[in-house]
Amino acid sequence: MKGFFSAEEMGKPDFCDECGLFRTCITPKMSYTGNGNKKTLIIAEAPGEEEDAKGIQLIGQAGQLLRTCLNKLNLDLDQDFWKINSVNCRPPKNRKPTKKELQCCKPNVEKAIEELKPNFIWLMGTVAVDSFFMSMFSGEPSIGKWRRYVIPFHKYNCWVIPMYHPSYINRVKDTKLQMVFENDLQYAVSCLNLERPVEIDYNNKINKLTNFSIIMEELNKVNNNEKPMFFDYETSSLNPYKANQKIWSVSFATSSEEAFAFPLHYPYWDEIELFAIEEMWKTILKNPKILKIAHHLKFEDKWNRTVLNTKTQGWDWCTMTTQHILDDRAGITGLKFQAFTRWGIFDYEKNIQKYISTNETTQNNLDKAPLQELLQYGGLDSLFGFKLWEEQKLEICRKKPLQKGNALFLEGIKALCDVEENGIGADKEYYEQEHNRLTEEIFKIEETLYACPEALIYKQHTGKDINLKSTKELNILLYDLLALTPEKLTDKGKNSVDFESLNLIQTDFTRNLVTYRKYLKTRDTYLAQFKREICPDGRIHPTFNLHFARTFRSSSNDPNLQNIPVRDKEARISCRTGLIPSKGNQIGEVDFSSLEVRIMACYTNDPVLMDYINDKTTDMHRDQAIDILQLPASEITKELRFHTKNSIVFAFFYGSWYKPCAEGFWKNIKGLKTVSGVDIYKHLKSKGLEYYKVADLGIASSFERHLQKIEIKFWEKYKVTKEWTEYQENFYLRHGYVELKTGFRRSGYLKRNQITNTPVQGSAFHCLLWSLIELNKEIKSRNLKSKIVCQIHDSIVLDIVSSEVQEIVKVTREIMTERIRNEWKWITVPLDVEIELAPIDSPWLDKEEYKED
DNA sequence: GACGTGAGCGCG
DNA sequence: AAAGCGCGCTCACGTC
Repeated sequence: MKGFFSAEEMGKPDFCDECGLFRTCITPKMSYTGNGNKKTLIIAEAPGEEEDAKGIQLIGQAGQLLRTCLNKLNLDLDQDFWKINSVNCRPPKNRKPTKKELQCCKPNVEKAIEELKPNFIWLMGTVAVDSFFMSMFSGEPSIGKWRRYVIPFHKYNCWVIPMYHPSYINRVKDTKLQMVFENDLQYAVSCLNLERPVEIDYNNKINKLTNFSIIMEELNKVNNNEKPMFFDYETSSLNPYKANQKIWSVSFATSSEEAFAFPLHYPYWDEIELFAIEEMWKTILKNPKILKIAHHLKFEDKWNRTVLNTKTQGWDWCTMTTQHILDDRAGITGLKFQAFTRWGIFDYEKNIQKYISTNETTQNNLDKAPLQELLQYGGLDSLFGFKLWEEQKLEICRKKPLQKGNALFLEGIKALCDVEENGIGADKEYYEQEHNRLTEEIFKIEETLYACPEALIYKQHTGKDINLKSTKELNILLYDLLALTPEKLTDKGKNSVDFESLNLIQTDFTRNLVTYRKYLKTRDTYLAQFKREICPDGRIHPTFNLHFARTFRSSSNDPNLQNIPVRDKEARISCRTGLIPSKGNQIGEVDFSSLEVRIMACYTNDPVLMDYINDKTTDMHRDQAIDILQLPASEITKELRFHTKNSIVFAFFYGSWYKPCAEGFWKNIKGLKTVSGVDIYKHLKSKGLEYYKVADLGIASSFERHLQKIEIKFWEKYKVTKEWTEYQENFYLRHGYVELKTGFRRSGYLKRNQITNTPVQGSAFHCLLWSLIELNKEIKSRNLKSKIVCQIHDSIVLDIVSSEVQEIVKVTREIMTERIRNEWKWITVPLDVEIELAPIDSPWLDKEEYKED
């Protein structure tokens, strides 16, 4: 059946003129086709060659895949659906439609929707999503983020279900992706019996309180009723530790029927009124019988501690953290995104957005926003937060294994909130001086670089000085003007100018450029950041997040304390000299030794791996180095072992293979010597092992062939680990997710390495998190004055009172090696820690191995 | 001017 | 067959 519109009627002619695609295709302005028995409209991308030739959507290869999959579900693409494209004329050579073309064709799609009034709209692929939600969301068109949502779309009174485009499945050819696609399709089909969505007006459910006695009355009710309460602040910035911060307004909800909002530090009250309201609100916060819920618990808790000087009691749930546990995808935890995908609510922040500044000023302008709008916005946040909590409780109930993870992370964010409050001491004066010093160094190197012949050549050809920070201009210089051969490509296939590439060139220019980059990185990424983040109390208060990492690890930002240089000596000194203990204290760091390998052993139960871990006289990396380097154990230096471990053993475990490993390892051992001082390349040569690359001839060097044999032996040795990776992949194919022993699941399209890496990386961090929670409790209950100041995936950093060092070390070791194994029986190998300590009043830089007596 | 992306690089 | 995984920050650059 043909659609309603004839070619002439499709869209406004001026839009089509502007787009122009209709001039170059066989079937211009293709109307929708199909019978739509299931009242479902499929919106795809654009006609391909076959579609264009026959005037029917989805009949090419991709369409056939969709047809087959639907047939398996007893559906017929032509009978049960209507089909239309986001762009309805074929773009030449099937290229991706441009934004303009999508815009021009949108009215055609909308017309079809208005005519057909579908119950369901399936959006196939990124382009369809991007086009459909055009101007509703800035950017983020990634389909991975949108798939698996069934969105009530009130404008068209229907449900919108985004999915992968079948052509993507065809192109990638991966059974795992195919599985995800078919599951999604099945899910979408299972929704076909839904009634049309019901739109609810939430705007009239907000009580904006601006009368003093009414506020006091409502707060009194909350305090007396003692029902679970969601609350939310609008504040003057994201960081309450910065100077002069305010909580402009407060909102809360104790049911999904109504929410309340009132001004706090928003300029409105006189002193006496404000005092009374603050005290009443604090009473509620301190009432442990009132369970507290927030979307980003840590945020509200921090503001209570600092601005209201109040420790919140009764924290029960963080809807943002739980959302991450329910669905680990990036960019979905925001309340706005949840409100849209769950209830079709959209754009309720639009009146307030312009007052929330995004730049670096320490305060936003929310105090200049009209009070009624501010309160309306805040109230809606609380209402939606409460609704979200209600739905999440049910979802977590249905997914029992996740309750463990949810509980761990709730305790985790509370403990990390303490860590953030503690902050780490920072020497502002030092960072300013060091920043200036590096600026001078950078200036000198710049002068040297501009005097190099390379820079002059660039100027001759282009008429301007080269921007040494520009990868694009460096690319032109090195591979165009100087005609050097690129050895490495970037992810997107361009010639790389990174360290590795520059290092191969070995001229004065590239050597200086490498140093120049290092200094810039040190100054601009670290020193500048530290300078900016030092608060009036002389400390840096970073954030530690549990709602980002897809493996359920943590992350850190503002500043990120988890990536401060340590391997490069010069950068390490520059950055770490200014991170200091409180007066009279010592910085200590406790690391889990080889944590990920141990956790991997817990997952795989590989006896060979477990033997290595259990028997401290053996060393898996040393044994591997013996084989690879053809050296006796006595000739293997620390460095040689180190590179074997990192470039080969770990790489193999995480899914790499001999070819890239041979290349990487060979580069990394350059210049190293054996214990008796023989150059390692020379030694390997004497064993007939050499590495070279012959472009495109497919000739493997002797070292590469050697490593190929090593790899075969490696997997014979660790065959149980190998079997486990296969089991994991199978489990994922059957269930659509991978499961962690610590109460988490990761779903969506995962590559092979992600399937094996996620449980190991995640659960390893959970060991650290559990230990941190325990240690934090212990410090409090023993009334110790030492503080946890940072956490880096498998280590805890402390600001330790000198007289407490022994006690802290003892209890930390006990927690991390003994108590944790009592708590988690799945840890079937011993855990071990390494402890480092810096002298009194010395920076983190000076940490040294700590020997217990 | 705001925003997103790519390249590069720091850590576990 | 296959080119470890996970993050955050900065700059350049293109787009609207």
